[in-house]
Amino acid sequence: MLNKYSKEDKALLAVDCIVFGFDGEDLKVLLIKRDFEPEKGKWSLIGGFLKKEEDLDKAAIRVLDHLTGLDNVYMEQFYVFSKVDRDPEERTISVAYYALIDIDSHNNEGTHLETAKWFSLKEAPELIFDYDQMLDKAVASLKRTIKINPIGFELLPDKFTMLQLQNLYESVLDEKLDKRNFTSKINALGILVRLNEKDKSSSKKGSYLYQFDTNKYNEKLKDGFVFKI
Amino acid sequence: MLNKYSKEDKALLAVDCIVFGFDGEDLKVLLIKRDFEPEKGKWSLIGGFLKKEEDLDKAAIRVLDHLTGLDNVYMEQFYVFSKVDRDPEERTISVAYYALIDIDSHNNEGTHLETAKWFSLKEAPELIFDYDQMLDKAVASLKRTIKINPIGFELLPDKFTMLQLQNLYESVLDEKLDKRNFTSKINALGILVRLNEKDKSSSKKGSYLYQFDTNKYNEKLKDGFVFKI
DNA sequence: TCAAAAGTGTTCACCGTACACCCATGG
DNA sequence: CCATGGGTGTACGGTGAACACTTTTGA
Repeated sequence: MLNKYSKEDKALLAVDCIVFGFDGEDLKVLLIKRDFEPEKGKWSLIGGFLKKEEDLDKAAIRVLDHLTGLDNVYMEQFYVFSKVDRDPEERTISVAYYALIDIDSHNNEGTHLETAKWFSLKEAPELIFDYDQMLDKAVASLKRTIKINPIGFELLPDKFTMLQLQNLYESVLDEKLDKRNFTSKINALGILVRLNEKDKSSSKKGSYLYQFDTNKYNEKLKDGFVFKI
Repeated sequence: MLNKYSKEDKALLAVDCIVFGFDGEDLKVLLIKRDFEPEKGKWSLIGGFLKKEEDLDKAAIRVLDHLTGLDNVYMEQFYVFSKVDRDPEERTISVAYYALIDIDSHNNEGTHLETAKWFSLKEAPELIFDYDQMLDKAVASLKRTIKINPIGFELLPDKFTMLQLQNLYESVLDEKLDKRNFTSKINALGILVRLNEKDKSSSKKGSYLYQFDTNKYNEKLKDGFVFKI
């Protein structure tokens, strides 16, 4: 097809997803053994190519679903990687997304998870292409964002304990936090509801379960509320 | 050329630059009358296509230089726009950058500036494609970033007065700030040097000129310093 | 009854904010 | 000498950080 732009160079567009997960203890990343050339058999991020009839957000969702069976996941674009030779096969520009999921709640899905595996951030293997760099950048981006947006709740089950929430923040930020200060800070935000339900799995006393209250949060946003941890 | 990826769809990649400028008074954006089809003659952002042999950062620099003559400019990628029909002519994915420049210092360059024009943000005309949306998103991104990174200095001449700096922040954030608080906050950062030079252009007493001290700033960064206004 | 985790308050230092007067100078 | 913009300090409330003991209950 000839048109006004016909003399311009075209390129392949990839979407690559850094899938972060949390199991109540550690922050992990989902990697996959690549099953096609080049670099077949090596550890890789979850990636695929943009198709004609979809935008990037849709492509990211499709690719993740296709490679892992994961569905209904929070995803956000965070950077574009475009070094000329980043993919040795052909010029490919990659739009990187990170995804956040609660590992335990998604255990049942993930029918394709034989090829994918969760790695603790510190134990992740070396990745192909510029994926190590992408991973670093995604972690940095997550650290920054989780302090000013309530995206952390995407990494937790619907109901969670204060300790789980604190563990999550400690994992992402990679620092210890004080329990009392953390609790009161979170409570002061006024965007969680404490249920009349306890999780007794980890203590005799049991710990209260909390839920993120989307409505309250949106109400507060309208009044100029700024989420900040 | 056939290769492993040969069945994948390709797309055009555009870079579009939102060029912000400051003249000591107002925050402005540089727009251009488009001189090619489609939409020839209408107001547009500064944009062009990515070439085979360059990465996106280089393309952004080239496009800006080519269309405006502006050189040596701070630029940062901030979002990718990929709606399927965002360019009616052909599927085009646009990586958007914003650029920051001090209008007065660059007055001499800009040999091509007959077709480009500075608009105050509030008086900018309607733009083609999804460029209005891009502009909005760039402004939001700038507001967020200028509070936590010293990018504001890119919009000022090498030497500037405290009042110019304050005007800049007021323009970007679109709110009034208190002179005494602003000055002491800035001074407390310890990343400016006050010169033994005064700018007498706007008063009899004259006001001190300041310079951003990159070395001091980098030193402080190493010690975990966080820029915050 | 005791071990193990949950829940809860106070103090203090620092920071952000509100607020108004004197200074220097050219005309 | 005076009009104009430049420069400066203080008081107060609020927020973030450090810090430890009591409660619950299943085993």
